[in-house]
Amino acid sequence: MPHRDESVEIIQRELTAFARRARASAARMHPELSLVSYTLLSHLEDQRGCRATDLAAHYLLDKSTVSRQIATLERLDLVERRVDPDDQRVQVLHLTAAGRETLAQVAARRHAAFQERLADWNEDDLAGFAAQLLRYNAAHDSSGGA
Amino acid sequence: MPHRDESVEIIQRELTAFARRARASAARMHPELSLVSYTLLSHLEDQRGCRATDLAAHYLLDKSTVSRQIATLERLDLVERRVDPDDQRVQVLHLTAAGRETLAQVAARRHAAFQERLADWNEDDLAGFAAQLLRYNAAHDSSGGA
DNA sequence: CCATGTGGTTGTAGAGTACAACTTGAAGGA
DNA sequence: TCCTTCAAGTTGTACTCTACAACCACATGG
Repeated sequence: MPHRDESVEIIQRELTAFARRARASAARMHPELSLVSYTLLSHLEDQRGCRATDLAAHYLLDKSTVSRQIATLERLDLVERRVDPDDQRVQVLHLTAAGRETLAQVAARRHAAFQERLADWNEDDLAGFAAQLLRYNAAHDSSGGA
Repeated sequence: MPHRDESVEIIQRELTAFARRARASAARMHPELSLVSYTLLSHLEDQRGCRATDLAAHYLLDKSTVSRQIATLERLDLVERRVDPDDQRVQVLHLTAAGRETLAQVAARRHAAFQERLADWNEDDLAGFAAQLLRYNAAHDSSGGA
């Protein structure tokens, strides 16, 4: 059984290796929806709509970046804006029907890709891995960082 | 205990969440060395020198991208090129002393950050997590993809 | 000695991102 | 009421990362 330091070293290296490839692989697999666009659309679906500022805060992005991303998604008819009647400054963002559909297609392909890569894992291993990732990311959400 | 599909869904979502933040966080933590530069330097250290083509193949990058990255690292005096006497086309890349030092500093800070985020994990959990990440990435290395 | 292949660089273009300056609307106090 | 201050979002600008294509230099095998 390896020592703490070795394990931390491996976790660091392997998570980094994954991160390094994720963007490029996502671009190759789904040229029509970048990793960022995909995550923004997912967030909109999960939250059933939210503000650009919320997206920026959640994903540690500059508001100008989000503004341009949303503009692109709107041009593609995947997202629509609805001005908040209670605060004219606010635009609540929602998926369009086309946005929901595109997201579902890409999500399905991504899911299939992960299924394939995890095909030879048994149910317990999968559950354990999922739990550890949740735990790791939960710490991040509260403290920020790597 | 969750079902296969749920676990795969969670793994997909959490790994994506990590990837989404990795680059930005790395840039914030180590403005002097981007995630890509860091991984290239690490590889050079592990391999005790290699060719630009090898880096491109390993990291799924275009050779022009690697060429420019290396040019930058050379300008910063972190990397040096040595023409292979057996093949004048080949430049074997090596870390300089400064490169080794910079890499060590950034690696130490990254390691400390990971240590902190994993501080409340016990040794067995760490070892388990490390093993699962290794297994996951090993599948990737052979099949490519996400 | 030429044809073909490999290692690497350069030109060009596009995505993603940040920072700063600005516009518009909201909220609160003198 | 009016003015100040703050929050949401957009736009101008610049820089990095990246890919693709065209190219150069060297190597290798007929």
